[in-house]
Amino acid sequence: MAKRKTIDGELGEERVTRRSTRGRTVKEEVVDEEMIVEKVKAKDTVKTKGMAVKKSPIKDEESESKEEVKKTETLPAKTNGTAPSAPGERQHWLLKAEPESRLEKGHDVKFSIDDLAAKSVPEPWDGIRSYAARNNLRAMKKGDLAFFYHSSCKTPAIVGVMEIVQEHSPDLTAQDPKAAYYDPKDTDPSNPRWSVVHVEFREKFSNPLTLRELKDMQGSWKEISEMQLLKQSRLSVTGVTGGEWEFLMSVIKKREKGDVKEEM
DNA sequence: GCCAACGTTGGC
DNA sequence: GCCAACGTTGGC
Repeated sequence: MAKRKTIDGELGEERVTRRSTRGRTVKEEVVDEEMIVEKVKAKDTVKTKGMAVKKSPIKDEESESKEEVKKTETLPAKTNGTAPSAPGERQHWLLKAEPESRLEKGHDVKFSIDDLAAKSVPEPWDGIRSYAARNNLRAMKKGDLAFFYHSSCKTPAIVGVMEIVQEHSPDLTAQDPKAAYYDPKDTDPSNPRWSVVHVEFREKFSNPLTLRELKDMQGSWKEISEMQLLKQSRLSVTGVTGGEWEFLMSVIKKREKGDVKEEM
């Protein structure tokens, strides 16, 4: 995911960006893992951005380290679906990004499914600044699948699928004062507060499943009556249970086929 | 630890 | 632009 519009810009480097909660992404340099590792260790800068759920400035660090760690920090966001936990099984998620341009500290955080599809290297999903969302990022395993959801736009909808190709690593964009989602509280080098996971595009649906449709189906289909997305509308990174994933994919595929909309 | 005020997200 | 949901802050 990533990024925004950078698509044209620099190519050589590739920058990546990501998204975040609400928005989406920003760009940054592309980094590969090695770079990431290095950055993580050494420096601090990344410049990119991310947004995401931002949260607020949290309390101070100490608190963060302590209490926060306890409570918020550790639990995967609520209940929902996080993923199946059976060993070896893939977990499923839903990540939101904003497909329409919006400036955050001077950076356009736009990041759509098409932006992700255009990437040639794993995209860091950065900018997440909500503990519940970040905890979900940290619970992701390589190989997990996630719905790409367009938010804060004309037609909020699940528009495609991506795969988690690299588990969490520090989101150093939080430490870059110029980044869209800079977090002044994230100052302890030994304990980066925010995380990213790297994702790769897998598919774009010809017929997106809109939020409106999801809500309409929610009442009559028990399979999705408890979806975290629908119960915690502000969370930008939510869990999707195996049953929810299977149900939604079947609905999506069915409509793709003949484009029959089954309105459930 | 409770809770009111306040800020943000995100759909509409 | 409005507003509901929800998280954080900070007084007590």
